[in-house]
Amino acid sequence: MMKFSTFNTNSIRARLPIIADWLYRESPDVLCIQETKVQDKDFPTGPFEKAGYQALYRGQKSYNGVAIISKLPASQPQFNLYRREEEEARFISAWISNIPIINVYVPQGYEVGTEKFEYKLHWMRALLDYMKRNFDPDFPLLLAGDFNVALEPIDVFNPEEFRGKVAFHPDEQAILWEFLNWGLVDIFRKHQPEGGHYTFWDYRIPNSFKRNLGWRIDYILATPPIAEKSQRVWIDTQPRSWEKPSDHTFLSAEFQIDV
DNA sequence: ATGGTGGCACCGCCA
Repeated sequence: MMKFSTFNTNSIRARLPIIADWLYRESPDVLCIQETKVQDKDFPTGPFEKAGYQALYRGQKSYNGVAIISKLPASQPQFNLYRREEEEARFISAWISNIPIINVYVPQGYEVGTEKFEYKLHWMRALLDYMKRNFDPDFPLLLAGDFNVALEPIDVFNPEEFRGKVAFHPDEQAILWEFLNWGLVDIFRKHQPEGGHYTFWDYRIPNSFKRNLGWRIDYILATPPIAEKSQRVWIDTQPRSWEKPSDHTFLSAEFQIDV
């Protein structure tokens, strides 16, 4: 069995106790992390090594930053989607147990009609092109991370309010659908047809987690050879009992795969 | 109710 998880940590250093405790409790084979907000020279490798994991990471000061935490050796790491993007630290990939793992932090997009929103669409299209150029959906592959897009009305607490706004705009959703049309399977949706299950609750909305005013914007996507082996998927809300939870939570899936 | 969250780096930016 392979257990695979993703988590937008919103500062890996601020969340280290939560992540370490969660790792010991859940013991996933692979954990993809976004928004580490730390330069490579300051990445806290110690706690992960102590827990029996190796860490691949690429970060910068204050913003973005991604990491792949793995029990098994990871090979052929890549840190950029395309040349001009390499300083952004939004992309990291590696081969683990003969499966390519791609972990992304899609730009948030700020507001529809702005440069940042156009950049988000551009980045998503570049990722889609990258996937199509480098991989074949007939072969095993996992693509996970914070996509900053809710795909359907059931993926956001108030679709009427947010329709056409950032993270729930048809242009973003159309690109995300193209990943699925290419062959990737949304593993959470495969196991849970019901709405109201979220991975992100905005800090700026008072008591958003308690009131379940959330969004499903974090995904585990897999090609059919992997997706057909998924046994279960779950959103872990446990870390929210801690002092300072992230605004996202852990999303995990279990696959009937020997590692 | 003219405020209200959170992280980081710096006195504002990003989510």
